Amino acid sequence: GKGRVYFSACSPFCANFVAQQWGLSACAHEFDPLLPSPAVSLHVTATSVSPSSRHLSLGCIAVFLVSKNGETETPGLGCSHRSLCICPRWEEEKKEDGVKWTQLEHRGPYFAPLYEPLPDDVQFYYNGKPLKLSLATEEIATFYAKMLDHEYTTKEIFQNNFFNDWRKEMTSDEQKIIKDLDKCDFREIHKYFVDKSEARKALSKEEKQKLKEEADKIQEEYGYCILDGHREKIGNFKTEPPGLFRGRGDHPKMGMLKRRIMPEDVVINCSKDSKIPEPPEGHKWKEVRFDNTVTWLASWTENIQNTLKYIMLNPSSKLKGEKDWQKYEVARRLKDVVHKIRAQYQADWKSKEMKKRQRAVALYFIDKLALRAGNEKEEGETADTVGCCSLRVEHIRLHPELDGQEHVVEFDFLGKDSIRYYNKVSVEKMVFKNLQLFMKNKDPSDDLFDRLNTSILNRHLQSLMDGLSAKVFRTYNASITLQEQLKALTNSEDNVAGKLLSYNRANRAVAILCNHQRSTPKTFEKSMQNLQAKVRQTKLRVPRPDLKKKKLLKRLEEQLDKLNVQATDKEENKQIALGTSKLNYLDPRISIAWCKKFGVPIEKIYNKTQREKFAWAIDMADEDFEF
DNA sequence: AATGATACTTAGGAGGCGGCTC
DNA sequence: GAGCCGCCTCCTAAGTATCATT
Repeated sequence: GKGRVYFSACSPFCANFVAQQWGLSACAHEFDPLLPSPAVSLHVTATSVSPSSRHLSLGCIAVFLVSKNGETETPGLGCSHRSLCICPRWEEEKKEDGVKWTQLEHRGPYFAPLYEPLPDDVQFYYNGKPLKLSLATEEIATFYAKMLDHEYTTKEIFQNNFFNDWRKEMTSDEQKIIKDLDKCDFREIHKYFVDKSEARKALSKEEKQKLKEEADKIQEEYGYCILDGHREKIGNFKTEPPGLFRGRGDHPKMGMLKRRIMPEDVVINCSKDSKIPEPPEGHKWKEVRFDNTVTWLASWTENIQNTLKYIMLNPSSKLKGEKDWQKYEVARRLKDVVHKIRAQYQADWKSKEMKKRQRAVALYFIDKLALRAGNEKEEGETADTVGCCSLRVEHIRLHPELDGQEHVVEFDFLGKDSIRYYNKVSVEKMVFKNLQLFMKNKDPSDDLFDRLNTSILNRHLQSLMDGLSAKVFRTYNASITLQEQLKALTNSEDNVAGKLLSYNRANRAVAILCNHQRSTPKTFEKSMQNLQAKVRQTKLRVPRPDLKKKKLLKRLEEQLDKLNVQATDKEENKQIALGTSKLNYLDPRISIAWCKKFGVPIEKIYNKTQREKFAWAIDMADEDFEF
């Protein structure tokens, strides 16, 4: 019969279009395009819409039906099927090369809250005596005070950098007094912040709810933009708050002051005819530009490394999704030529040119060991880390024979984020000989590949295949490994838990290849023991077979099985981080095809955020997908 | 070929939150 | 109902890659 349907669309344009498509009259209101469009009420016949129909799922809408008592069911919002969106206004006409959008409108970044001075009874002490600090000096003191129980503050470099920068911001009177960090006592300030965070945790449910609503409001208002007619989520819409720089590893700049970002530092990028974001009152933007060849909405230069930071879209956005898809398509093209490339670099191991030999050995490492390219870095500006092209002689050891294997190369170096790469690999004789040659008459601190850098390597790769660069090998090898491992490990007879263990193991093989490590979780030992205790308890409850309690027996056995699987998975995963490869290296279509083939719900392997990011793949892949 | 600037992807850790157990 | 635990989200640092300039 006739009924009433409410729906929300990502934008007014989409809402009106959907209404038109159905030949329905929509009662819409004036919209603010940056806010979610209010529910649109439509008068329809029940047969023309059903929340499960394909027609609806193709649109960039979500529907919720109104039941008889007026309550809504299955509420939803958003462009969940962006790749198939039917909104016509921006219907994906081909854009010129390098053009990323036609329309971009947003509110600009949300600025970090201003500094709130300490209450009068919370004091800083110098040399045992209370000392009232100027506002700017006090703010920086709180940055240090907050970190007091962190290991960082015990490091000399951290302390020196902090103290240097702090003194620069002091008044001249303060500079005369505060000359020695050891005489500074931040403990009272530290306690103030600890108490404050405790108080926050102890808030009532209602108070917490209120805080959440306030945060949600900010998210609604600043967290979205309109890109080519669609309301899209922004990734990082807040400016980074001021604080002390925390680099990873042995960073020479740790402890330096990261200054507050002001509107005057910010460049806004949007479309000319859009509503230009308003700077906060009394301020102005550094610049407003209309550059549709880039995807960022705002940018500023940070003061530690003097590099640019950007505000960009969330991975769920169409723009990012298509880029991600493209990345995997490039990796799939590598699949077609990788055999040829391998044959060539093996031949190049014997080249007369030193340069070629180095290139060929480096490429072999990148391919076989999934090493990163290894750009040059400015010395003394960052932690001393390396990738393939920047390896030094001191990072490898050659063993003609080791543990029964021939031609073993022992790698030991710090890679990205100062994560240690340690591996012993048996290599081809020619590789081994070449390495000996490259190391001849060199100091430990000399470059292993002194005739090679990433730009030479990438130029070569580009000539072998359009779009090929060093990182594509990581993507390719990660994805192909997942596909192979899934094939080898999955048993269609297994229950879902068993299949998931196989999936995790396949994922783990990739994470190990890519050296994605994590520090063992602090609670690992304890929670492992808990799990094992649970296993023992369950075992005790299994009845003797002769008691004929078949049902109970079966249930307990299943439970036990599940627990054992869980324990195995946990142990194997102790120091491995699966997330990074899952999010960045594994073609999601492989996983989705696997789910479909073996009847595993996609939610079991991808959480909500991941499903949003991989919406393009979920739409696209069927069970026959081959990487 | 070296250098510098820019834009974009990849990365692990901290902390919050929600669900489960006792 | 409290406390614990594990997952998820946020955060922002640290890479890669490419292009323009010298």
